[in-house]
This record gives sequence, structure tokens and C-alpha cells, in this order.
Amino acid sequence: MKEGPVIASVAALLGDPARANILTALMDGRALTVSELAQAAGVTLQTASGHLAKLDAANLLTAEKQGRHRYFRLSGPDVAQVLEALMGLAQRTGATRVRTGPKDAALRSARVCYDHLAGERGVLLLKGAQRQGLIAGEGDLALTDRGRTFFAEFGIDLAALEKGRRPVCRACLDWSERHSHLGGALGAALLSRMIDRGWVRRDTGRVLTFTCEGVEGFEAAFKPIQDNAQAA
Amino acid sequence: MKEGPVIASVAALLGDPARANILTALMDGRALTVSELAQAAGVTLQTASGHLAKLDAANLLTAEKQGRHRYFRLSGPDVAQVLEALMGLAQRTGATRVRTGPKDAALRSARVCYDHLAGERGVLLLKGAQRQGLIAGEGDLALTDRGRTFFAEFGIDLAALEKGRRPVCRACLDWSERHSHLGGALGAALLSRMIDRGWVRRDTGRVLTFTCEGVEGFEAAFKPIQDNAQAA
DNA sequence: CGGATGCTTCGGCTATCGTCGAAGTATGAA
DNA sequence: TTCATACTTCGACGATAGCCGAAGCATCCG
Repeated sequence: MKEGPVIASVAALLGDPARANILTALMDGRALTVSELAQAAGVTLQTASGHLAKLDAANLLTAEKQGRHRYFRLSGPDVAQVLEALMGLAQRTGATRVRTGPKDAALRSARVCYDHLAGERGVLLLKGAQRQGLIAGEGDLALTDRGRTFFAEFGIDLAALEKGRRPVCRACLDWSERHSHLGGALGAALLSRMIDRGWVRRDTGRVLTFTCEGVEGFEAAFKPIQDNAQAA
Repeated sequence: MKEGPVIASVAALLGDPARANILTALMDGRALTVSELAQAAGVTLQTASGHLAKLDAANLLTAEKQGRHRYFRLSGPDVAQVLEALMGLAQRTGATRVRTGPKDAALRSARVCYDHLAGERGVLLLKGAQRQGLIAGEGDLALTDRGRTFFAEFGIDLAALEKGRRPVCRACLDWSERHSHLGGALGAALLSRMIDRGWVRRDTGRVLTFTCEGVEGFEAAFKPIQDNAQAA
């Protein structure tokens, strides 16, 4: 009767369909305007405005005014993390829709989870990195020495990452696959490098599309175990 | 307009104060009867029964019938993890109560987080272990070689832990302190060893009480940095 | 300045859901 | 069998809160 309500208030905030839609729409880490969010949530502008005010008051979102627009974004990676965790729970709940539309397939294949790669590709990346001994640990990850040189050669400034407060490697449970993918500062840096290299393109929403050379480069670099074509 | 509702349904479940109380009451990992949970939530038996049916249907709880009692427990550590994560968010929300009762103090000092040690002591344990080089990493933890021998001597069967699917080390964000404590299989094993040794006693609820020898043993083993009394 | 766009506030409608009293079912004890 | 305990189901009440239309600010453009 004391600490229950504190979690209840946040959870209630996430528990409204319109607000949940708003939050998931923001899970790609981008900032969106009120009208865009209203459309994403399927409600009118006024309604969305009210919801956003509540989410902002709870510090789940941060607002930024630019001209006559107001841009909202998630106030941090931890918010996105909780949302992904809830998706995981929702799945076990059986509340998961069996309906798998075409957009669902793309989402499952590769998407952005706040700022890093998730979905089938994300899981493959982590598995490949583990298999090659770049990253050690199962649920709690750590860079190996081989991994340090590998990612440095990949064009990532590890020293800079380690200076920040954000964990470098973080296992993030993937809601569509049932395995972890790589989050944390390294996960974010990897995704932005892959975009720079033209391996992958961000479409609207959270969907990520790999280019042809992207797929080749990805598989050459991370050597994920493929379903069948695996020569000894 | 597609995946939002799936998280909304779970979150709405956690968003009711009575249900949130029920869940937090179960966060110590024990199983409680309907009447006990009704009392914990501050509602009548009928109301609690209804809530429990919903939580059970969503697979957040598992029920077990014994005689004319029905015992409920959280259906897994992941549920507890999400709850702790929500507490973390709630705190940043500013929804945290400033009121700190006497029971609160005990909870902050040492409590059980599903099945491992949390609170001030839990944070000290992890910090001490990191300072001694038993555990490496900041947000993503891994056992070092020194750590392996240390915990083996402490009486923990690491081989058994690593066989399970559960991550061995897991950084679990502590909602009362603002640091991580040690969760995962190792965290759970450590707590049960400490109880076996008589270092710590489980009171009612989530509160843990350290015995005199427990404090001594704890500090000798984990050598946490104390506030002032730190001889070079 | 006037009109258009983006957003917020207000007011009232409606529906959902938590709540409890009362009655019904199951288990255990005398 | 009879009573008591533990729990579930039903039905009705009441409050919270989401929703939208309309009106009010603010900003940009011509």
C-alpha cells in the first residue's frame, strides 16, 4: 500500500492504447511533432496534445519547441528499454496478435530499437559476434580483446564510448525473436556506422532495410550461422 | 496502431493500484494466498480475486491450489525485473513519495528483489566485488577469473549456474539507490548462501535483516568502500 | 495586417472499470 | 452431516478518464 502506487502511476500512463501508440512511434529515437503523433496514435490533435502533456509531466518524453512545431522524443534509452521489456511480457501474455501483416515481416527482419539494430538481423549480429569471440558472456556481455581490435577497425571509437556513462555492451531482449540483441553505446555506434557505409537505410517508422552490399558486408563481418548453407 | 495496444494491455494491468500492490507484494518470490494479497492490496477478497484472475490470465502470475487455499506467485524473474524497471522510471517521474517511513528505511537498507539482494547492501556488494576485480564491466557484467575462484570458495557451484538458461550476472537497477545491484543466477545463489550462513534473516515482506556476524562477514568478504573509515 | 497552420484549453458526453454486498461453490474440520 | 473457512461469481453503483467539438493563443507567411 506504499510502493505499489508509484509503479501504478507510470504503468497506467503506458496502459492507454493511444499513449502506448505514441510511445512506440517514438521508439526509433526520432523526434516527432504533435500532429504526426496524433496520426500515429489514431486520435485527434486535441486528444494527443493532452496525452503528450501527461507523458511530458512524467518525464517520459522531452519536448522541444521549434517555430510553431513542438517536437517530442523519448527522454532516454531507459524508457525505450522498459517499452521493449513490456513487449516481451506482452508476448508471453498471449496478447500478441497472430496476424502478421507485411509490415510486421519487415519489422521482424530488421528494425531500430531506440538507436540500435533489433530484429532478426540484430540477433544474428550478436550471435555472430559471440561465435567469433568478439563479445563474451551470455546475458551479461563484455568486450574481448579480439572484439576491441575488431570494432576499432570497423571504425568505432571505443575510447569515446567508454568515457560516457552509458554501458558499452548491453543485452537487450528482442520481443520478436526470443533472443538478445546488442544494445548499449556499442550497439548504437554500430548502427550508425552501418548507415554511414550504406549497408542499411532507415525507412519511415522503425523499419530498417538492408542494401545488397549491406547484406554481403554484414555477413562477411559478423559471420552469423546460417540456417543450412554452412560448410564445415 | 498495431503494436501499441499489445504493450498497452500489459501496462494497463500493472497500472491499477490494487494490482500493482499485489505484484509488489509478490516481488519477494514467495507465494501468497488470495486473502493475504487482498490485505496487502487493501481491498476486499472479492476484488482481489478478480484482479488475480486477470493477472493469471495474462500469465504474469501462476496459481497453485493447495487444499482450500490458492497460492499465487510471480510467473518468473522477468516479471520482477520489469517491475523493478518500472520503479526506476517512476522515480524519475517524480511520482516518488517524499515520505520515508521507518519501514521504508529498512527496505532501503536491504531487501529482496525477487530472489537476490537489493537496497544499500546490494549496491555495496556489487561495488565491492567490482573493486576487488571479481566482476568486470559497468552496466554489462562478467565474472573474472579471480571472481570464479572467489565465489567457488564462497560455496557456490558456478558450473551448475552456467548450465541454466538464466544469465549468471545481471546488473539490476536499484530503485532506492541509483546504482546497480547484482541479480541473475549468481545474485540469487549468493543470497541463499548468505541466508544459509546465518548472515541475514528474511522478515515478513521484502525486508532483509543482517545479523551482527553477517555484517562482519559481509564486509570482510566484499570489502565495500565505507563512507569515511577507509584506511589506506 | 489578415489568413493559415500548429497546438492548447475548456466543457460536456460516454464508456470503461474498479469496488463492494450478497449469494454460490469447494474444501476441511467436528 | 453440519458448520466454518477460502474463494469465486454476479449485479449494481460510482468515479475516473478518454474522447471530440469549439474556442483561444501563438507563430509563420504573404
